Amino acid sequence: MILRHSLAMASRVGLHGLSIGAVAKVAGMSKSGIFAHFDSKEDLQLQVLQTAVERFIEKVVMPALRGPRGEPRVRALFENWLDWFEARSLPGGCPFVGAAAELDDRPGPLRDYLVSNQKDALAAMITATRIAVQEGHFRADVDVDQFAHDVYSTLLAYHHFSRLLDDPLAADRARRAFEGLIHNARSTEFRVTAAATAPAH
Amino acid sequence: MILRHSLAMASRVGLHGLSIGAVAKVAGMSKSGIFAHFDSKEDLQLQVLQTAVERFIEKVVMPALRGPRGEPRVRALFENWLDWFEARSLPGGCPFVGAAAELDDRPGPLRDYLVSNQKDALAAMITATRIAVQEGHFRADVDVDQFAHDVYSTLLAYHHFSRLLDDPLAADRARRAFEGLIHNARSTEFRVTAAATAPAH
DNA sequence: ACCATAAAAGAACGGCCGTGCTATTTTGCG
DNA sequence: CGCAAAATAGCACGGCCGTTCTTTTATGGT
Repeated sequence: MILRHSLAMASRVGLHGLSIGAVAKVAGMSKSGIFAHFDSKEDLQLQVLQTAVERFIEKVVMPALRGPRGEPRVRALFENWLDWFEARSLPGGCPFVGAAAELDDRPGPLRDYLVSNQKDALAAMITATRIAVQEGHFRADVDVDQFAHDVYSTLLAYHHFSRLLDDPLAADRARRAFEGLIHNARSTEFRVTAAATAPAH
Repeated sequence: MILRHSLAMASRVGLHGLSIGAVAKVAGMSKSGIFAHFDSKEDLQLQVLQTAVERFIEKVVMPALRGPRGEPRVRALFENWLDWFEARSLPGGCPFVGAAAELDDRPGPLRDYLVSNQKDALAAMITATRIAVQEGHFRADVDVDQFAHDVYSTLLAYHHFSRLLDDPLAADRARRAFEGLIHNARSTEFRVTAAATAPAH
């Protein structure tokens, strides 16, 4: 329960904006009652990050792995990720995006954990992409690392355009960019015919 | 001088992490000496943002506008923007990226100013893209808004991969993604021949 | 019902925060 | 120089911070 409240708060004010007193208030407990469950504030922050990772795996990765392999799984990862950004339990946006900006120049266990988690998430996208190549959904010469990079880039942009700029077209833009990437990765005959007719989507 | 130090600090610890005492320390002044120049901390934060905008225009936008129109200007904007992310005066990364994560759910003048600045920056990219279409460098049916969105997305990803993940390939990845976008936007004959031979870049 | 154990609360600490206030120092103009 | 004005410093205030300590309350097994 404490971690649930803390995660929601961290999503709004960031990991460094988390304060034990504020967590105590929303949890309906005393400051000491909260603190007794953690060795330090950094420990609380780390457990909050771990909680976020568990939820990300549960909401984004696992459902995609339960679906069909190949391009559908790549699509599922993308769509689940978009939904993740909108989760009502994360009113302040993706905690990883927030933490990335806070931690990218502060070495320590928090940053180390976040980096390893981000690499795992990217690895999941890369693996799904590689499978799509093996299944023949994507061309054999697709650079799977680059593809995952480009998809991730689109996700980051969606978070930015949707949350900061309140752009109502953010989802459309993200999906159009994604469809463009999928299009370029598809097998050659698809690519040429599409190139001769209309832009992606 | 105060704003110079404050901007460098904000780049590291964020706008909310800025503290007048810490600024005073690095500026070699007293807390009151600093505070006397600002109405409030929020005023300081706003002036820091304004300073960052001035610098961004000076380092990224103006040099690109002084160069040739069309695709070269789009390229210049992109490259200058990449360089901006590495500026030694911004040791903690782009202040706008950091501020975006902090402010995306905190209404107020700070957020308003950041949003308007981000829209201006995007508008600059859109305008440069539109000119590239007019000059015949890009196809006439290129969606300039989408193109600018995709370029911005690549820039955000570069910031993320380079600063958080320390990926030595971040610059390569960003440029490959950018070249892919340019490639897709080029006139039709280029597009088809390239599609028949090899992937972008 | 008892009691060991765990959970929560309460109070206190030094520290830094933003912000006013009053003094002191520095600056630039005549 | 002399002097007004601006810049900086010093100090104090209430407030929240993370953390430690002690005390109270709740829990669960026999």
